[in-house]
Amino acid sequence: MSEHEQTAPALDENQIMAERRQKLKAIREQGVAFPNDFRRSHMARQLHDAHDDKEREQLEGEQIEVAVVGRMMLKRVMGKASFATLQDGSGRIQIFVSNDKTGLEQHDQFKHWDMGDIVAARGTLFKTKTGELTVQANEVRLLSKSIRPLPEKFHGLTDQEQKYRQRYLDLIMNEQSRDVFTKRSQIVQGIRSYMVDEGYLEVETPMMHPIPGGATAKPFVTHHNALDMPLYLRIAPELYLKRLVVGGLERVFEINRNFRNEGMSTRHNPEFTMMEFYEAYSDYQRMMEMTEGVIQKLAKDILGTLHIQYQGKTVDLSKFERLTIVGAIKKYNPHYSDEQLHDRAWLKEEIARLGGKPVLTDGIGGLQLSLFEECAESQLWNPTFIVDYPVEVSPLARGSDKHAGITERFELFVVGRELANGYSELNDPEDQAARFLAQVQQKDAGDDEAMHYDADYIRALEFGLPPTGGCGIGIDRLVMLLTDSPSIRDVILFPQMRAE
RNA sequence: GGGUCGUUAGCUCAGCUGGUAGAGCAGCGGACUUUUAAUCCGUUGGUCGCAAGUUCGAAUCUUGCACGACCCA
Repeated sequence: MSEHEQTAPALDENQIMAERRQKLKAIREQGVAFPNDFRRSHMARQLHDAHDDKEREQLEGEQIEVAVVGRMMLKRVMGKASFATLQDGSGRIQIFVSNDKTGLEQHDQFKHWDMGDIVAARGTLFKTKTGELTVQANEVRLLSKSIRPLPEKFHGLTDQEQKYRQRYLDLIMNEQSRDVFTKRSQIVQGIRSYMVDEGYLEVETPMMHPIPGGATAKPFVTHHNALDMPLYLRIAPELYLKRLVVGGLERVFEINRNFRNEGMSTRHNPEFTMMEFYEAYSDYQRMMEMTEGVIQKLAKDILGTLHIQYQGKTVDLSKFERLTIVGAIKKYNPHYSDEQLHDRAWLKEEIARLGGKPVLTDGIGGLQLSLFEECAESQLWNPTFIVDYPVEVSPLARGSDKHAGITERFELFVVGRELANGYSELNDPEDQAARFLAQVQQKDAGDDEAMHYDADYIRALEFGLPPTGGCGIGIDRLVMLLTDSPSIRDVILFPQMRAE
């Protein structure tokens, strides 16, 4: 506990809770209220998989003894016998409790147990008249008394805020929610195995940075007492991962949290998960191939198809289109002429007309990018790599050998959202130093998202960074895409919320 | 930051042109030995988000605030 002692929470007791506390008190007086000596023999899913297709008579002949546990989600008491539905980590199984088998006393106790209680049952499998696999209990036990009532059994938990704030309730009540987070785990596992198969090494770099870097974003600041210095929660791991490539770890990746002190929306959470990966002796073309490859592998392995559904529309992951910024603008806005798209004054006017942010950079490429964001980005539904990013918004990317002012950089867009960002890395230490200085000038001019000058990173580059390709993939947004979730909060177990 | 909608019992929701609070589920008591959101009878439970205003009287009308959802920036 901190030195600021937490005040006792306001008592939000109600009649139901008072009654349940009374029941718990009675249980305590009878013995161990929260026993931990019951061991299950099977999960619900195992039993269904093994016995659902058996006939009643067959099951009766086999006399299969099982021990099951779970949270009581439904209860139907009929005098001398009762049914209840237990939910465990794999699914649900029905139990049948009767005076005949458990005796009058246990059944009477059972009748007073509540929805949400954690219950154990030991008995024989049978099938009811309607063919539902059920455990006929010889013994039932209460393992954990639930004090707070669960949401209403039919409608469940529908309040979005409560789903986010009390995720455990969402997980108890909503199978779809359990499914999303199961898939999230599978996605992360799938990415790991893909990267390892490609010869990448998983690493962990600092979450607390003395100089925030690797992206243009506002950081969270904290303070280290012993060192008496400010530290920044990282906005990106990029500069550390490239230090590792300097060190000879030629293929590295990291899946971890980034923190950005910015607004929140259905696409932004202050902390979010990114995978970044770097490969020496490769370039942005290879990074696009890797990005395409890993996303396709995940869709095939986890969803079984490359034609997935997102918010009622199909997304075709079988081919990833490639367009330049200008090419994308013209594809969705054929009425713009080449002259207009290379006219600074016209571009500024058009961006303002479309309601874009005031443009900070004055370069033609930066203006084109702003126009792209206003008039094309949201229309990129099927996966599209946008290439040819201007150097002034890409301070860490290698310049193109062919076109001045353009970098070897791409961003991937799917369902109108940015999903990945990669480039051939800038490995010229003098060029990088100059770019940092330009960023510092922008920062001095009032752009608080501009980068700092990172002298240690320049020192690392001066030892020689091999030609390298690098890429970051937003894991939360990828999970949104693959689980058909409309909000980033639906794929983060505990999304950031205003204090209650 | 702007707009729209919302906040009523533990949960899901009604509540009209202002007249002092309702249902279903959950709970409690009773009936019921194959139920499936079990059913049937009875019953407890409310600072109507918070504050101010209008009014004889506000869940209802007005204003402000808080929180949330969605859309926009």
